[in-house]
Parts: sequence; C-alpha cells; structure tokens
Amino acid sequence: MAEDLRDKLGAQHLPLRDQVLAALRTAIIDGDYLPGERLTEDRLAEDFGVSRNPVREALRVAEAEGFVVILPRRGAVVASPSSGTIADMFAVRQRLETLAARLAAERATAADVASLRALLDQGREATQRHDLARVAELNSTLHLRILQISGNPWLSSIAKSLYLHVQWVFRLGAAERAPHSWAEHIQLVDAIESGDGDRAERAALDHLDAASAAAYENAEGGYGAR
Amino acid sequence: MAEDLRDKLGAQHLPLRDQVLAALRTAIIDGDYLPGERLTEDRLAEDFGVSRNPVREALRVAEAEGFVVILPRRGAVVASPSSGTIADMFAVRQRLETLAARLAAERATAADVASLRALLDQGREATQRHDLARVAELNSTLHLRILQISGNPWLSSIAKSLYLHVQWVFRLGAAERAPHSWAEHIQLVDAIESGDGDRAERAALDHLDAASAAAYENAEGGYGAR
DNA sequence: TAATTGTTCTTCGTATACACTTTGTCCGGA
DNA sequence: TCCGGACAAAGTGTATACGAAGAACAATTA
Repeated sequence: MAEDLRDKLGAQHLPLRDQVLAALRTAIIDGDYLPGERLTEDRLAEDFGVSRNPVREALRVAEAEGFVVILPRRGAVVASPSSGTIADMFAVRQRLETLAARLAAERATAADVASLRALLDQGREATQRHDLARVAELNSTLHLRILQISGNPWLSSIAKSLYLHVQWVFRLGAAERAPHSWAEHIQLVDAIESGDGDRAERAALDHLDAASAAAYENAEGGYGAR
Repeated sequence: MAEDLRDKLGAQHLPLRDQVLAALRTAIIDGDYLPGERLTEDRLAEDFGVSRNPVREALRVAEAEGFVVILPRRGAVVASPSSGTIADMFAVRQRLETLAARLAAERATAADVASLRALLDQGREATQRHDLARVAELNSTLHLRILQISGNPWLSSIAKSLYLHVQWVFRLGAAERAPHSWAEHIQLVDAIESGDGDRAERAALDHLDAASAAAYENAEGGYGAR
C-alpha cells in the first residue's frame, strides 16, 4: 500500500520545467506579463524560484506554443496577438471544434454526458451567483472536456492550444459573455447526448459564431495601447 | 551519421538548439531514429557534437511537436504513431486543408497561381522521369505553398506540423502514390485559380480522401519492415 | 549634431556537480 | 530452478559557474 503510493508519487513527479511552463502560460494569459514585455531568464528564474535551466526549457516550449517570441541573442518577449490573427484563430477553431463536437456526439458514453451535465449545473449555479470568474472557468472546462471526449488526441491538443490563446486575448470579454453563452452550451450538450453528429456540429458552429461576433465587438475597445 | 548531422549544423548560424531540433526532426522523419528508440541526452549530444543543454531544449520542443515522448525521470523515446492516431491525423487534416484550399481560392493572386502551376509542371516532368523522390518533394512543396497562400498563420503552422507527421509515417508509401495523386493536384490548383472556394474545398477533400485510403492500404504492411 | 567608442546587460553554450530514480545484475536461499 | 533483495550502473533533473558574443545604451569626441 505505502509502496503503491510511493510509486505513484514517483510517476507523478512534475519536473520543474513543466511547472514553470504552466505558471508562465497562466501568468501570460492572466495578464501578469503583458504583450511586448521582456522576459529575461534571470528574472523568470527569480520569479519562479528556480534556476535558469528549467526556465529556458519552458521558454522554448512557450515559443512553440506561440505565447512568447524569442529573438536570437536578444531574449524572449511576450507575444502580441494582432486583431488579424484573431479572425484567423476563430476560423481554425470553427473547423476543429465543430469536428470535436461531432466526434463527441458519436463517441460520448453515458458517463461523459453526465460529467458535461454536471458542469452545466455548476455553471447555471455560478451564473445565478454572478460569479463571473467561476463561470468563465467552467466554460473552459466544458470546452476542454468536449475535446477530450472527442477521443482524437491531435484535435484535442491543437484545439486546446488555440482555446488558451483565445482566452488570453479576450479574457475580460469572455468573462462578460459567459453567462449569455450558457444557453448555447446547453444546446451543445443536448446535441452531444443525442448522438447526432450533424446536430452537434451545428450547435458548435452556432456557439462559435456567437463567440466570434462577441470577440469582435469586444476587440473594438482594442488592444492597441502598448 | 553523426558526422553527417554535424556537417549540416556547421553550415548554418542559427542557435544550436534550433539546429539540433531541425536535425532531430529530420533524423526521425528519415528513419535514422526509429519509433520506440531511446534517445538519451548524452547520446544525442554526442551525435550532434554539442553539450546537453541545447539537446534538452530541442527535446522539449520535439515533444511538444509530437516527435518524441518524454517520460519523467526516464528520458525521451521516438514517438510511435499507432494506426489509431493516423486516422485521427487525417481527420484533422481534412478539416484544416480544406479550409486552406478555400482560403487560397479566395485570396490567391495571379503570382500565387503561377507559382502553383510551375510546381505542377515540374511535377509532371519529374513523373515522366520516374523520379519519385523529386515528385514527393514537389508534392510537399505544393501543399505547403497552398497553406502559405491561405494567409492564415495558425492554419499554416498547424497543418504544416501535421503534414510533417504524415510524411514521417508514410514517407515510402507517399512516394509511391505521388504520381497517381498528381491528377488530383491539377484539379485542386484549377479550383484555386477559379476563385471558387466551394470547389477548391471539394477538390481538397477528394484529394485527402484518396490519400487517406492509400495511407491505410500502405499501413497494412506495418512499420518495422525495412 | 553626428559618429565613434566603451560599457553593461543578456543570451548562448559549455562544463561540472550531485541528488534521486530507474534499471539491470548478481547472489544467496528456498 | 526460481525468487527476492542487495547492489551497482545509467540517466535524468536541477543548480551553478564561467566565458564568448551580440545588442543596447551611454559617453566621448570630432
């Protein structure tokens, strides 16, 4: 028993680089590090209380994921998404998340549907409490869960990365829109439960269209200020 | 082999980690490192003639790209794509490359179309010479060019990564199929030139369906075979 | 003012050290 | 023969230090 636990703990060991990467992503998405801000290795190492090596490895992955830009011999800066790439992101998301919805509808087990319903319930409750942060969080969880249910790891990983970026760019607007989009989520989960791929795809499309429109309205306010 | 890779590195002036990453990707795609093969840091460092640090950074990115799998405290092994993930890859490619074809049709300039036609001509010529390697290379160039013409950097980067993986898994089969698929390419470029997004999307879909079917036939033979 | 020089900061790569895990091997005992 | 544990080897994870080279910025000079 005790050995069992120890084995698990050993396997669960999270390398520092992964923790740093997660913290870095979160910090960027949350706006603790603003677009264009310079990220020197020493500074990050100090912020996270680790040595430079894990920081460097995390930075390379963050670059591959598009969260930072690394200029040779000059270091890393937080990436600055332009409004052009926002439309591009939604175009790709539309293709991928509709596929995810279709696959989820075709493959979801009763337990999968139950977990989605549970998220919907929690979301409704949080909406009533006007707990926007919690709603936004549940929103993300729901989307990621659907990706997971789709059972396609490529789809899941790519769409997840895109989803994180969307959250990053519109984290404020998304929180405001979350309550309005909850009805769309119910439609989507209903469609997934029905097992009707076409219907699920349509529901996902509607949801994304609305989210895209909302994102654009929100973008008017603008990121331009540097 | 080590000397080969080292020579490739010496010619350029990029950060070592990027050169190592490129060399690693190439070595994996070319089969110099086989799926399941263990990649110890010391060994890679020696193969590429660098220290452990650049190797580690390259490995993290290669992991994010799906070329290697890293197990905590146990190191990296070359990823082993299962036939399951092959179907998944094609499912995602279908969504993305049809979008790319549509966007390319809507946005292609005369110069873009001319460059595609030039590739088609070279491909026809290489096919007549039975130069399969060259045909396969032009095949890739054509696909990547279409992605580029689509003008969506997210789409382009994601689909390119997927395309590399497909090449990796089916590099032999793809070379054999290349001549047969050339007619489909002509259809695709014609559709792009017409500016008809629907038509381009349909042409891309047909092409991918055929490629997917061919990939599956080829996969029957299995992997380990020399 | 404009150009040049020098200084400083930072990245990039190397090297080294060491704790800790995993893995493999060997050996004695049932 | 087979099992189990001690033991050694291999390799990762992390920290640290150091030197070289590039980039940015300040200082100096014409």
